[in-house]
Amino acid sequence: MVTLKDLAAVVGVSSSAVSLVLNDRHHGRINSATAELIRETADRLGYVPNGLARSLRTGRTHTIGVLSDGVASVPFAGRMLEGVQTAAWDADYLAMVIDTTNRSELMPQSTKSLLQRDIEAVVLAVEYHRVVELPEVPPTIPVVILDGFPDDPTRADSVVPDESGGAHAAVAHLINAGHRRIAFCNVDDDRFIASRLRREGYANALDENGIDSDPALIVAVTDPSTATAFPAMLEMLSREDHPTAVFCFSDQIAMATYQAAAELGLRIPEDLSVVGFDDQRYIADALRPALTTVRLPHYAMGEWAARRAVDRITGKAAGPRVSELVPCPLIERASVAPPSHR
Amino acid sequence: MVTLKDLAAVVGVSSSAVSLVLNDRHHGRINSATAELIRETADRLGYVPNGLARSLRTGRTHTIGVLSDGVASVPFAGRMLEGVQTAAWDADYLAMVIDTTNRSELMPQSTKSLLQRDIEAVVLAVEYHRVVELPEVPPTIPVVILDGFPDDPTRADSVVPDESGGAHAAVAHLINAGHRRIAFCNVDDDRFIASRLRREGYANALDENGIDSDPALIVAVTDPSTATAFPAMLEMLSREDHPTAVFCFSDQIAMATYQAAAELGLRIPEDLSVVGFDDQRYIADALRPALTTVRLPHYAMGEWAARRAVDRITGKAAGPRVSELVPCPLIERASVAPPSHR
DNA sequence: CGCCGTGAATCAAACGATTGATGTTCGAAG
DNA sequence: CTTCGAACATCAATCGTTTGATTCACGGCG
Repeated sequence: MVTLKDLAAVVGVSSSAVSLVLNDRHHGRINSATAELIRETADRLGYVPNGLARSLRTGRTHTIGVLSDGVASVPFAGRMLEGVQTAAWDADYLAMVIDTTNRSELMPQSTKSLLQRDIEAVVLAVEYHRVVELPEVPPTIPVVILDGFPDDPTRADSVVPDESGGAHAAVAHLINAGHRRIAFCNVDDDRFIASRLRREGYANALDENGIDSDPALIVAVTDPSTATAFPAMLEMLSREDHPTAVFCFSDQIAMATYQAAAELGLRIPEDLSVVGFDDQRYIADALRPALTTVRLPHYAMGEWAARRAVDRITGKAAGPRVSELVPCPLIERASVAPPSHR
Repeated sequence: MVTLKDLAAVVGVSSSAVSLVLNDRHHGRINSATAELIRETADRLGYVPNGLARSLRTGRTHTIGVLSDGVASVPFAGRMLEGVQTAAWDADYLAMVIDTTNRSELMPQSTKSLLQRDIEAVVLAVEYHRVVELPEVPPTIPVVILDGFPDDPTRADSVVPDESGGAHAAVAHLINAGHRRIAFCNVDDDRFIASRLRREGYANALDENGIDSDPALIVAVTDPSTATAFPAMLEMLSREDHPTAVFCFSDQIAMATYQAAAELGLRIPEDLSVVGFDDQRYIADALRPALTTVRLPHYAMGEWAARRAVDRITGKAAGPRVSELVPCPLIERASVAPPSHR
């Protein structure tokens, strides 16, 4: 590896000169002919500055640490990290991610590991919208929570999806299509903040349109998987007065709804309209008919988190911590139609 | 941040002493009482060594760089990175990943960015089994390709799934169940090495069991998505003498097969057995019946790559580059049954 | 008494960059 | 003939560790 000193020796100038030129801070200090020579030689020899040394000196690493707890294991989460990475990159930072899936006990060590590498901020990415404990970092380094809330909101920014708004849009869409009897298949687990919020959105949409909420149309399953939801949906759809539309907590539950409908000979969307939530690639548009659903804006949230982190670093964002709500757009595909006449 | 010097000042010894003690290299050099005092003070003050300075001095960063080209965007790829991360972590290394999804033109820059941070090896993770160009790194730093082949096999280790073996196992499983007319829905794109290899496995299994391969039972679609495969499968299954089983290039194609079967009133597995490939979570076990499929061992490959990288660093692995073949296990679920009597 | 070995601790030189302070030289202004 | 200010370049300290070389005191031994 060729160093600044080597380079200086070759050109026949001091290393200061080289440093100044290569950082473009030489104006009025180094002759522009010399400067040109230095630059030429630098890339002739393939000089790459040693980041360690530079960072040691300047105290800036241009790196933000990403702690991800189980994110890598959930399929769409990659999008979140992608968002973080590209936004960081565009701001001339590098995102360094450590994933502690299935080993949350390593979180403190991972944090230390990042700290040792002198990251300038940390983004804590969570696998689903919930409240999280803040990582142990010195108060000087900014923290932003991605897809979750900090237990102490005064110490970190955070970004979460607008679950309630998304649910509202979904249900309003069904109502606009003419539906009145709209079921909601929710998940019954208070770890999911989303569970409460989406229910809120559902209720509000009905309310605003003067539709009475019918408790019989709300079912809650223990987890958002297809297998768990199937029997529940089968039961609901086999009732005499089954709903004409169902709004599902997740795309996986929507898939279960498709299966139950098929089992009962109900056609989608003619006999039953379905809206999901998540917009999971490889499910939402693989189903037949393709699923109308609400997108969880993972990529956008990732971007926000990274941008926020660097804005805190640079001081461009100051003041009290905030919690950002990112909209969840409705993605219209083919699973919604007006209700058929009974 | 408290430094070594601060710490030394507090204890009243030289920084050398502190360094020696904290690195446990002080035996016979520093009094054990002093040593104890140093250790106590260190964690009383919450001393964390500065990794930059240390690395600068020692020349070791204990970091391996991971370049991932579009990996974050494919759903199961997280597993691959997870494997890399945990294996690296267990070997006391940290994996630093940069993803260049949709921006492969940034690859050289990303590489440089890693190099600047003094990574000790690079793992290049690829989104699907193919031949890749090696990243531009000095010959002293080891490279391993994850889920792909290097264009120059003398310069990098690599690890790929045993596609052919997996396909063989799938088809043999169907044959054992009693099937003779087994279709294969492949993908027709030579970018996919897997396409050729899985076909090989399919052919071999038939061959070994004395079954003549029937060209009419092989169909190739342009991409491995559900929507693309659906019409093809519909066509094949609506033929008079349709196959009793189908082996699919991907779980998504298997999903299309389910849809086509449903359309035609064929029950799975009674009327038609199906085996997929990939073992995509949220598809394979969400389908009804759950899909028997071949698992792409992403996690295991990731682990291998990381272990190999650190073995090259430490010199534990020497000699010529190798290409590792990781087995693809058959995951039996519920989509295979003996053929019904015609 | 001088020599030597050893335990305990420190010195000081790196590692590779950045940067404020400091020199030169030269020509022009006073 | 000073004095001054550009223009060009270098000096040397510094960031926080690590580590081979060195110092020093002390006790034992011949």
